[in-house]
Amino acid sequence: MVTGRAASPPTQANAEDPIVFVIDDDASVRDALSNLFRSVGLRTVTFGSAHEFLQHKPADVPSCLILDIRLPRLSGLDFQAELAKAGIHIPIIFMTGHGDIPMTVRAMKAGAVDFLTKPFRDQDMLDAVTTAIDRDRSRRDEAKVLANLRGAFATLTPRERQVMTLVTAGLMNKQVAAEIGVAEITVKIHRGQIMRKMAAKSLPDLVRMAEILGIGRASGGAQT
Amino acid sequence: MVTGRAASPPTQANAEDPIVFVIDDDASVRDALSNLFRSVGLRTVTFGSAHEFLQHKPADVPSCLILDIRLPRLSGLDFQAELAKAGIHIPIIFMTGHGDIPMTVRAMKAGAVDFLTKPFRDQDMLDAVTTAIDRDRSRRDEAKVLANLRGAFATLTPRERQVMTLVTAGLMNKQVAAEIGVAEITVKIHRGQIMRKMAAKSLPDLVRMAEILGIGRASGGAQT
DNA sequence: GTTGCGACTAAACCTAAGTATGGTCCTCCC
DNA sequence: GGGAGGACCATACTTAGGTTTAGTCGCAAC
Repeated sequence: MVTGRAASPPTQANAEDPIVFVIDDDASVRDALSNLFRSVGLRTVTFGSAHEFLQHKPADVPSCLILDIRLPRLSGLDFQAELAKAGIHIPIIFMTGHGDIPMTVRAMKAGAVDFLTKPFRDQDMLDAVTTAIDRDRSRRDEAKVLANLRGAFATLTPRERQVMTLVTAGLMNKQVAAEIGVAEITVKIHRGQIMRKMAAKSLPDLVRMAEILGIGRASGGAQT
Repeated sequence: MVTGRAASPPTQANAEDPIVFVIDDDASVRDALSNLFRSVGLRTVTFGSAHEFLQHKPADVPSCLILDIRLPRLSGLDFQAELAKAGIHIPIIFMTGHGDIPMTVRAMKAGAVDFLTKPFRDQDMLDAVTTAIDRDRSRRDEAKVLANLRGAFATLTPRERQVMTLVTAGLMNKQVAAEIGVAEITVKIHRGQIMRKMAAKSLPDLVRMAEILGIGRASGGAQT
């Protein structure tokens, strides 16, 4: 994508490049990881505590978080739960010097990408980061599509939403009309408006949008 | 759900009831788990080795597998990998007396439901089993729907499949006709045949089927 | 009070979808 | 060589989908 990249100085960060965040109270660990990631060209930002991380404005690029289980105030696991509750879904890689199996299980159940015991091989960490970044990239792509669809859906009037639900459920215009008690022509006009507002190029297109938006669940469809 | 259950003798198994499989080389562990599960009304079948389990014909009901990490010949983790490779997707709950974190991570990454360290509380095991059975039930339901759809799709002729792909992608009959080089009327006839064979009640219905079948990926749709 | 908008509708019109009926051509298989 | 089935097409017809134009009604904001 970026041409003439070889000429760029290594410190010049591209706004599209992924970022690795590291939280550890041990400065030597932070530096070691920072060097490791920079050596493979990854932007890295380190923090001494979970609190500092939260102060930092969330980056709008694929990223992941390296977390020590044992953090200054909050445990890494509790911090993971906090982030989830706050709707922050950054992939997490745990490190630990003295973790146990229940901790590991809890972290993995909560969606952690990996759980590395110190000392770990650099390559294991790099592999985990690659997986985590890929996962975040996919998640962000999906979130973006969903946000756009929700934005379009929000421009629909209540009636249009209702019509969209029934139309994508497979009802004919006349059936929709009977269902909501209006004339068929009215449904047609709503329907045209829906297609324009949702920027749907065809009915199948609209149906797929409805699926992504989770519209019309709890009514018969493609089951057997 | 089941009425008049109290009158049934505990040994009378309903063919729809879930089953818990236990593999452990220690007979006392097998008995203890068997008693635990039976005490809550769960059908339980135990095995002394992975080999014995494989001899047993797979049950066609929601089930899960309790596995000791340390098995006679094969390790529990390797057995998990074997099952996955063989396409057997039964949810697994691991038990261990002397496991470590890398084992735990590997098991969880491979989809294990839980990883319990001995001694564990009965309630933890029961909770894990409940989760596992629920997971298997969902998976089986989805697999059943998918199998039915695939079965219907298999009855389509190559031409019909092609038309279905293009129609569910949102092309009009005349566009499909131009695309494959036939008359519009021919497309209409194929289309009618498709609706009958797939038992689709409407175009949105067919579109959802196509989605589940993964048809027509790699062409523009509901993106922004 | 009038402007804007959502919801509704009619009439007229056009295109798309779907269903017979009837038929050709080809290929594979018994 | 006769039958089955897939693919194809024409004619004729019906129903469904969709747009344009034009207009009513009610309500909330300015």
